[in-house]
Amino acid sequence: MIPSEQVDGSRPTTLSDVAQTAGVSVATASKALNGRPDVSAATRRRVLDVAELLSFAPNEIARNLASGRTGTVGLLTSDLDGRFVLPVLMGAEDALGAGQVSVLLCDARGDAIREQHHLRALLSRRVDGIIVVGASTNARVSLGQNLPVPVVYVYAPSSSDADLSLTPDNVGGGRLAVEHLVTIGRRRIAHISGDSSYQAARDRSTGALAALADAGLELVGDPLFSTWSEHWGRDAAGLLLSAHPDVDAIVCGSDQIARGVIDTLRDLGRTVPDDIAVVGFDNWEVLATNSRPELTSIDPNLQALGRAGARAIFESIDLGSVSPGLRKMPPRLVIRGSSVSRR
Amino acid sequence: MIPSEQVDGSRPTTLSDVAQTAGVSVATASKALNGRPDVSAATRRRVLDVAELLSFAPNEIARNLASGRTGTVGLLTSDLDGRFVLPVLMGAEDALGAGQVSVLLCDARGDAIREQHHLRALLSRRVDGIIVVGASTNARVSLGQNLPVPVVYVYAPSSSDADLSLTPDNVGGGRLAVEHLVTIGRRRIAHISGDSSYQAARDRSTGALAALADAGLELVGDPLFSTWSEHWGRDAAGLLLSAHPDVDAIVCGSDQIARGVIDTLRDLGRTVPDDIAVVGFDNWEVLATNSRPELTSIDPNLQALGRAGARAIFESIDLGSVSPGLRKMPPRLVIRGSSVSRR
DNA sequence: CTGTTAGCGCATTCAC
DNA sequence: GTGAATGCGCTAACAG
Repeated sequence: MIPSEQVDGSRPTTLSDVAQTAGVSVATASKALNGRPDVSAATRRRVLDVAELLSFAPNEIARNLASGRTGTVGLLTSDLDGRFVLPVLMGAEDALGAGQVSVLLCDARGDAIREQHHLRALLSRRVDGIIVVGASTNARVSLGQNLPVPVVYVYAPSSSDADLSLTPDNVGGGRLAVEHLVTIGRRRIAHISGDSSYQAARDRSTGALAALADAGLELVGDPLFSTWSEHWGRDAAGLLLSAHPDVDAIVCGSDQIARGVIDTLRDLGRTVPDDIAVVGFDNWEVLATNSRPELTSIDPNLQALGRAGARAIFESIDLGSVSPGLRKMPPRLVIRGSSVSRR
Repeated sequence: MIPSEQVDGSRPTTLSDVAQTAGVSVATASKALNGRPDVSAATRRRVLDVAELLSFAPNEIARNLASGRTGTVGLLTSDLDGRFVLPVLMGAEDALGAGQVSVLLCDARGDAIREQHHLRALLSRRVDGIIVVGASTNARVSLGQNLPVPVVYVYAPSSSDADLSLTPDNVGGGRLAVEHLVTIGRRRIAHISGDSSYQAARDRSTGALAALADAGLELVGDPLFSTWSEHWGRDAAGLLLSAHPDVDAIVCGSDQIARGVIDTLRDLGRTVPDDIAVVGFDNWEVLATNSRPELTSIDPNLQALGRAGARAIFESIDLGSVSPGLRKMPPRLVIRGSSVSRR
């Protein structure tokens, strides 16, 4: 329900309104409402009742001015339309919103100038902390170590290891994919990925190769790198199959690529997963669950990443600081029909 | 660059710091910095220089307390993961962020309790306005008309016409799709859409039928409604083609459905667009540009919707109020290879 | 336990 | 032109 104070269009009830009609001082009213111990049960009850009656809502602005903390954190993202920042953002909003803190959202649109602008705005608003969410897992420049509030970098790590960064473990993800395929008996495994200028592409590839080596296997052909698109997946699968018709599994650098790959495999009359198993990356639900068959994929756990980021901010506020460094968060394997046949 | 005040870890410079080192009173400093007329050019220069030197950043919190306006608007969304709210949100953030106002983001996760919680928080933070962004174009319950700040509903309209709502014109979108197909010479047009419990599905269908009637045509078969998925698109296309093998165009209720449809058409050996033209809805880039052929689609212009919403808030603040009602924003047609063959 | 006294940082009267 | 005084709504010492 909407507080009735607003119904009559008059100015919002203030603490002193409450105090006055409860017959106490503002100080006492404040203590009562904030659950401070040094108030008699009777007066507390009375103040609470009056506050309820007047549907008093404390002015956070004033409260902040007095207390020094604003109960807001800035969320500085560089690419709001990215499908990756979103889950992160949700996780953060989740962990923060559960408490009393609100989120100030800023989208720099990948523009450094705009980012500085937003940074200043956040600082002026005296946020208690800042979460920087990048659009790719490539490292980004630091906001600097001398900010008056804690900063944590999520998804895209800071290029400075004096900062705290949380990013998905892409190497581990690559391993996971191959280990799964080896487990289900595949031995002739190929790799099709996206733009090799992305750290993510290189890391996933590194992980996959490492896992292959551990299993005493070698990659079938060279890894194929190009763009993060279905088109490339389709083309690459064609290239791969004509060069190495005997592959029995393909690790893809993204779900988009995987969908393209599956598309071509069907066109070529190869069945997935019986003939060739396919593993995607990102676990992007819309893509993964709508393909035929549905996509086994590596889920980078972005929401957990966001939550961890928010928690790191809290820690940093409480403890005064937090140990910096790059923390890689473990991904998880989501098995669907493209690697294990289902009936 | 980061203000140097923060570099030395001390407390942020305040207005009185500036005043003091400039040798004036805080009042004068305030006037000088805010461009008020009653300050001599000389002192203004001096104050500005000092402020620059000390990299003074006014404490917005304090400024707000004194001025009454906070320069923040609340963005209350019910489904952050929705691919629809996002562009809206970007548009809003765009229009707002360009000025001096910041965005407080709240995600209610579709939970009414949580929404009330967030609403209170926003009100406590004394936001200047609230933009409510729903996850579908179905109407949603109003927050009430007696809030102390202007509210505008974007994407999902309010069920109360005492509120201002901005939503895409789905009827017009449906018309647009059919008109395009008629223009390129199609006459046997069918319609496959999503969940008919969605207003969007019904509206798009209504628009399509109206445009057909205007062209003196009838729909081939009944509209097929089910889920908003590729799976359904595939199945529906199969059903449709076996019942009406002679269709020459299919209007789809979403891009996902369109992709499924195209998939099946290829399986059945029908070519798109020469044999059968396909139009999607939403213009969801990742889906539309990665299909074979790329999808012609109706773009609901969500970002423009978000911008309009933000502007409405401004108006409402400036003018004291704004005329309520449901405003439908025109979509636009994006032509790609699924309706017009390209070489 | 309660009320009085001070600010938080700034904008805004008013005198000077 | 400038500065001293006042208050925004609240919290945080203190003193009773």
